[in-house]
Amino acid sequence: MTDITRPVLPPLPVPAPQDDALFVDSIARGFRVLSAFHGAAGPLSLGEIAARSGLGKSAVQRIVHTLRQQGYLRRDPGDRGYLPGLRLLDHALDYQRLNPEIARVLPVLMELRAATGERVDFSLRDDLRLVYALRFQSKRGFYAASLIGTSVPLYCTAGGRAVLGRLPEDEAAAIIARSTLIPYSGRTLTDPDAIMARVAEAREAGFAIAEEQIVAGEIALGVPVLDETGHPIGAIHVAGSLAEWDADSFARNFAPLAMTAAGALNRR
Amino acid sequence: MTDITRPVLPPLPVPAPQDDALFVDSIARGFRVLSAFHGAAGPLSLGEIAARSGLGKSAVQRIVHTLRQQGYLRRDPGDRGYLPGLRLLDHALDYQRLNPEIARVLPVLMELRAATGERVDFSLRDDLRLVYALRFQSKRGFYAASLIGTSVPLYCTAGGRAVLGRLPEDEAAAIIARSTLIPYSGRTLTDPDAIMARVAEAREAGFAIAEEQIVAGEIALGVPVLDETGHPIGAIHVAGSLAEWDADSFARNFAPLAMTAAGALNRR
DNA sequence: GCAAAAGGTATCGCAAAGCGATACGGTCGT
DNA sequence: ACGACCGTATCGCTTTGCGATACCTTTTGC
Repeated sequence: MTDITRPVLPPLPVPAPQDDALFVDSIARGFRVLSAFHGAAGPLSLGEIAARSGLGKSAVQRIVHTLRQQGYLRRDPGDRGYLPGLRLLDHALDYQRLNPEIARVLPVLMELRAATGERVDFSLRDDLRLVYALRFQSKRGFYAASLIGTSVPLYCTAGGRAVLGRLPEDEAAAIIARSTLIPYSGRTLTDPDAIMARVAEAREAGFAIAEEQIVAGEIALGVPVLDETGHPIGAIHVAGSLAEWDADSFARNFAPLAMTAAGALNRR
Repeated sequence: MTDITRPVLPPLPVPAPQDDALFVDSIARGFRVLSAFHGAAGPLSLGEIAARSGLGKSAVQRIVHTLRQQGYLRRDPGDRGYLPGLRLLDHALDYQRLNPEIARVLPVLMELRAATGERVDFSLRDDLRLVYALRFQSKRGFYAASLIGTSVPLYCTAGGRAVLGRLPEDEAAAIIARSTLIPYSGRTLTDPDAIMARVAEAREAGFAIAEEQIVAGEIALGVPVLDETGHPIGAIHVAGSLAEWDADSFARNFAPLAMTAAGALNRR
């Protein structure tokens, strides 16, 4: 049995909120400190935070002090270093509550969950990646992968390819070119042309299928979600297990449902 | 049908991350701006943010600028004011990933979910409130109330009373005294003595039951989760509908399961 | 349709706020 | 027992970010 307490995802090199170090607001520094935890595997000490954030030790010291007394950072119970604090969840909640896209998608996604019986989720595009904003587990949701905020690259996910398919071809190619193409699983496509071929398929079909592009044994179907102007803002996923489905039957069963769901969102 | 896109919870006056305005770090100011959204019902303009955060317009202007280019804030698509940004989810994920308590509770909670078939969740204590850190919907999870980061008061929730029961009596009384006792539903207890009586019951039984203390039609069972020293750090909830259960049968069915689950966590 | 109000953006100089450097005590690991 | 590292504290210098102010655009009210 695998350790479900740790994210099942491979060591996704978290697409770091890179700051164009141009603007050196002190507020940005605060978030630099918090962002130091993005790649982290455990608690970080002051020194580690300083190293990861590129800030001086004194600066980190003061910033950590503030963040701690505000509840955005806390000491590890075992007294080894620091950890992100509970208050961060308050802001995540505000994001979900107030986001109009999420409000629009939520009911549709719940219906889709009921209709498919599989795991469904909604993710929003952020440059080269998709960030999961809403997730509904299936009954047999083994995964700790129901965590909000997880992000995956556009180039090797069903939703990502669905999104790319709704962008001008040169733009899609540019995105793939800017992405670091990592073979997460043995079957991950890393050849730009091969990826673009899949994107083209997705554009025509209106949905994309990805088989174990990131996690072994997983199959996912993605459809794009558009804004009023027709630009893709994110994607809806239906995810299942290859132990139960093959690509054809998965698509036959769920593509119509998923596309109907997305369609309800996209017109208007 | 109710509008499930809006939180089903009553207008919970969000226990605001109050800052003792002593430390006036500029980093704290950044979070003051983000915290302005806690009570908000929609997008906020610069002026509104300034008013809610108690900062000057110029300060807000600059801070918003920074937050926006970092992705922690964005403009409303309809071009009305500002909204929390996607990057906030990255930090929420770090919190969940790295938190040792959550890692400890997760597998147990998933088992409990399977065993009960009802909605289960784990919440952590933050002063006067419990913040939901993990949630697993039931099949008939109508609610958008599966959102992480939602918080509820200690005094009127099953988990809260379970937590209070593991604190010294004077401490529990002090917490209730400091809480603003609001009758969210018609049946919410607001008399301190009555609440303390429930807390005492919870202490003896090892679990607490709360019937529609916040949301009408909901019944919840809470058991405390302790750290190594025996102090309560949070609670596990099992939540169901009064349409299907009465308090007695709910307790008979789920108290043993929930207490076993918590027990597995609490020893050691 | 016009006046008034509010929203967003920009500039600029002064004061305060935060960083760098440095030093100290405690704890871990070898 | 020693050295490395971690967290804490102090203290000037300088940088940074705030307040005041002004301008333009959009919305509100009549």
